[in-house]
Amino acid sequence: MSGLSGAESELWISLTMLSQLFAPAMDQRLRPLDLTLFEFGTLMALADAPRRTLRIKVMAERMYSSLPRMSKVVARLEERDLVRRAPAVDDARASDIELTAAGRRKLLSAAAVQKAAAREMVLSLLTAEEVELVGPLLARVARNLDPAGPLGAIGSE
Amino acid sequence: MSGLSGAESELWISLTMLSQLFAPAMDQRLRPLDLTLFEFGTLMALADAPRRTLRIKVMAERMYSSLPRMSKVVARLEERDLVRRAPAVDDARASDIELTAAGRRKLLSAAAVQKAAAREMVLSLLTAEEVELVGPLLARVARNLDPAGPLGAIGSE
DNA sequence: TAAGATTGACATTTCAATCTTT
DNA sequence: AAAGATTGAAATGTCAATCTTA
Repeated sequence: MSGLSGAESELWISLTMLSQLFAPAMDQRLRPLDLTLFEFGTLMALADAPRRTLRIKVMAERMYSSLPRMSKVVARLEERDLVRRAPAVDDARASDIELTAAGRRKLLSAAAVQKAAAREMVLSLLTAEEVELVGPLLARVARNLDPAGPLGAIGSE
Repeated sequence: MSGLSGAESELWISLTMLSQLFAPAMDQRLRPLDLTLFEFGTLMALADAPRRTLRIKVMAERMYSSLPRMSKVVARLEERDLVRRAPAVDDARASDIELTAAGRRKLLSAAAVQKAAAREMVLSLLTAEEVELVGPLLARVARNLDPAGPLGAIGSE
């Protein structure tokens, strides 16, 4: 690439490849569960929430997704009884999304798939030292790409 | 996450974030050029090819894409005169896709955008040493996810 | 008028045919 | 029959309204 050193372009190209390959690879592994990586992440966000309940807007932020997209994903998940919609008590405009029991069961299976995938796709390729090294560096890059990360952490505007 | 160490889950989560954030971030930067990251990669693949010409199937492999997807992307690029289709000389089933002069000009602008993006999104966050460190490690992971990588490199079957 | 959320129109991706040539 | 490529139907994502409540 023009103007980038060998290691620089190697890093950039790897990130580009990862951006194309990672999600499809996970989608494929989750396919037997009839779940996409995005849906899985959505269910996880709910599971981590206080009463396993979250506002759509918050879910969208956690998943770096648009509101319309999250709204439609939630609609599909609700049809499959993995989540449940309920009108919010304090704000009649908002609805609270809650993870159902079926959703929790689905999440359990998916978490097992994810754990195996993490080993096979990534962790088995690196030594413990390399993981310690690359983890924080990649986290720094990811935070920088997070719309709420580098600016949102500061707060204003 | 269950069963992963701190650095392990940090790495995994970062990869998940990257898989959601990287392409959209690049798409946004390329938007003034009316080009997606995928289209940009497609044009680059052609530019790197011997006579700036490639078979659709090869283009699909280079971009880790399905054949139907690449076929439709090429159709759109052709409408915009960025590439040109020509029947292959040796095989009447295949058509050769060639980068046009307009495509080369577009690619030049896009390359400048990419270079700036690489700095701002990634490289400016890391020291030269860190880049030397993380580049090869990430390349290893990316190759492992490449359908043609870990198996294709061996060759047979 | 703003905010939370949904809906509709349109573009893109995927998967399963389909068509032509080998 | 198999390979290169395209096409059509169905699913999903995006963007611009729209609707209701604050």
